Amino acid sequence: MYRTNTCGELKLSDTGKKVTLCGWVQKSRDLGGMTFIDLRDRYGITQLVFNMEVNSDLCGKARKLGREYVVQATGTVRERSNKNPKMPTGDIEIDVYELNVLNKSELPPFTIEDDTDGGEELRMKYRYLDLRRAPVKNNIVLRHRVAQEVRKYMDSIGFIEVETPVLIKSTPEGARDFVVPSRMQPGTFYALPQSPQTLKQLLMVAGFDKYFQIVKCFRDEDLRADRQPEFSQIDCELSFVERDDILNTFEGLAKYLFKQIRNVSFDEPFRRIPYSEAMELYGSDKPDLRFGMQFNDITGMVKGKNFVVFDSAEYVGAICAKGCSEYTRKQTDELTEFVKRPQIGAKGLVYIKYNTDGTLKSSADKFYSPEDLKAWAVAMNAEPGDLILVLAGEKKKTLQALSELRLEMGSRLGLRKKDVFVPLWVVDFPLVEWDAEEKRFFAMHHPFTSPVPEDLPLMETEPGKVRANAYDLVINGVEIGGGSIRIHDAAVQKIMFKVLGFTEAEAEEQFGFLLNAFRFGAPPHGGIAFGFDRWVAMFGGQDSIRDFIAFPKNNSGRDVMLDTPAPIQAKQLNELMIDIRKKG
RNA sequence: GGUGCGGUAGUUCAGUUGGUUAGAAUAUCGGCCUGUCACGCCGAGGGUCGCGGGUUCGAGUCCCGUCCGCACCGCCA
Repeated sequence: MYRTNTCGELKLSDTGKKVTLCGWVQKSRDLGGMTFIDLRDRYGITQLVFNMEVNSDLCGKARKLGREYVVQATGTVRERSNKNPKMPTGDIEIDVYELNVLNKSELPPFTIEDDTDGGEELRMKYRYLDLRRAPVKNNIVLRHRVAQEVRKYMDSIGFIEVETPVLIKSTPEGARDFVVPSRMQPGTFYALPQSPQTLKQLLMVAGFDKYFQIVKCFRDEDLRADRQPEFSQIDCELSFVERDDILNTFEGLAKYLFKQIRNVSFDEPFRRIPYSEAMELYGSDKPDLRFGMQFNDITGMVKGKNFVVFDSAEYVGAICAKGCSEYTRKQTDELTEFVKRPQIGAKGLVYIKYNTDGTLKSSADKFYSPEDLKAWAVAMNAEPGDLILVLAGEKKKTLQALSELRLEMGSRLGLRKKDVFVPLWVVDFPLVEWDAEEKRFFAMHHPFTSPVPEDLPLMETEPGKVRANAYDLVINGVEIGGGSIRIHDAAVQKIMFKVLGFTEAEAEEQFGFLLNAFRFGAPPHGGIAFGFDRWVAMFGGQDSIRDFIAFPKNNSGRDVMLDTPAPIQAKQLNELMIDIRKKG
């Protein structure tokens, strides 16, 4: 037997016990006459003590241990004379009488401590060392816990987990596919699923009326802090349900997880707001509702005073930053620079200081009288002491820029607290979006999303105005999940394909397997999928999902530890009948 | 595809207007130290300044190219 206990469990009540521990040498402190070793494993850290007077050979051996050596130590649990209240095992130590080096270690390239000195790139290259650190290790443990709670809850309400294949078929809609060449049919390819969307719909046709799966999905698109090429979803589908059945079911899951993982309760049902309202009031389909600061459309009030910027604008919108009227020139300049960054792209920023003495001062005083400004302020319920920020321009872009400004002000004012969670459902998304470049409609969600029933007649006349029976779960400005009621009616599906510009032959070629299945009694059905990595990262209080994945890819989609993607052998290419073309 | 920031000791970083032998902290190694837990004290070793080219009497520093990393935009049904 290698060990009797872990390095995280021994307490004062264990005093006197003979124990054997295994772990890694975190740190040694050699005081001459005695040496202390911090021994670390998954469960914690326990201090080992060696005394020169008691056993000089053993103590000499302990002195020579290097960082990250793997050792086995046997000794007696003893109460410390100097306790360390900062560590869970700080009341005790092990008086060691036997020490085995199980394996040596080279010097690690960075310190294996909570606050490591290692940069991101180095940590990724030696991820197995990084994972020894408590903060990263705890994230992976948290991920495990969330997965277990999801399975427990879903099972308790009658869902079954079904695995779907990873080698499937490429479809041109949506994200770029990762593809896998076939050896047995040279020149043909599997695709890795962007999501098991069509397969879970086939499971509904098969009669598995409550399905879920924690499943890997793959998208060959550029990465972000919250986006990896392979990621995990909690994928769900139900039969014989309407939208509200699904929203209620998964509100239940969300509340259960928040309670179990963070001990957070939500007394009220989650807010539901239509997409159009989210856009008008927050300029985003995933608004952060931890704070208000809604948009005010003042387009109608500002025209006709010879201020060209406003007169020529399709939309003029304003937000009210509470208590910011004392902002200095430097601060307002910073905000102007912020909105003028290329990523945001506003031309400029107009601000109005509603001073505490009731006077108003704006950066457009040349064109507007104090009465004009007062009228705007009143219209948007501003109060003395507030700062009003105005952006103008083309509507879609201005809403987006104002949304970024709103988030920036929320951050500056400390309104985006990490331990506050405000979930909401965004509903009634547009069914399709016009793509100006390709001059055709694209499904905003996917081609199997059904329209809301009353908009069905609009599909053939004004597809752009049709609302989808789709919904997103948004928490603190993060899209945690989304789904829809699917089309199960062949006639409606046919119209949808027509709107998207698919000929019948194209639809048949790409989705024939699904359309076939729908001829054999498809039940009404719908579902939802949650970004598992994002949700876990949110529970862990971080924005980046990278440290909640054991072995993530870097910004360029590379695994720097495995050093992949990498070339393959000529023999392999030959078997696949693939020739690599020179670049350029 | 684009924008911004970065690449200097094992690591994290500083490096002035282009000017003597490129520094600090930490880690490592050696010595001392019996209650440390960021142990302490003394000492030592450690550099392809990402790579290539250019300007210059002289380049870590300026210019051009290139590679890599991070954040973001596009993209991500």
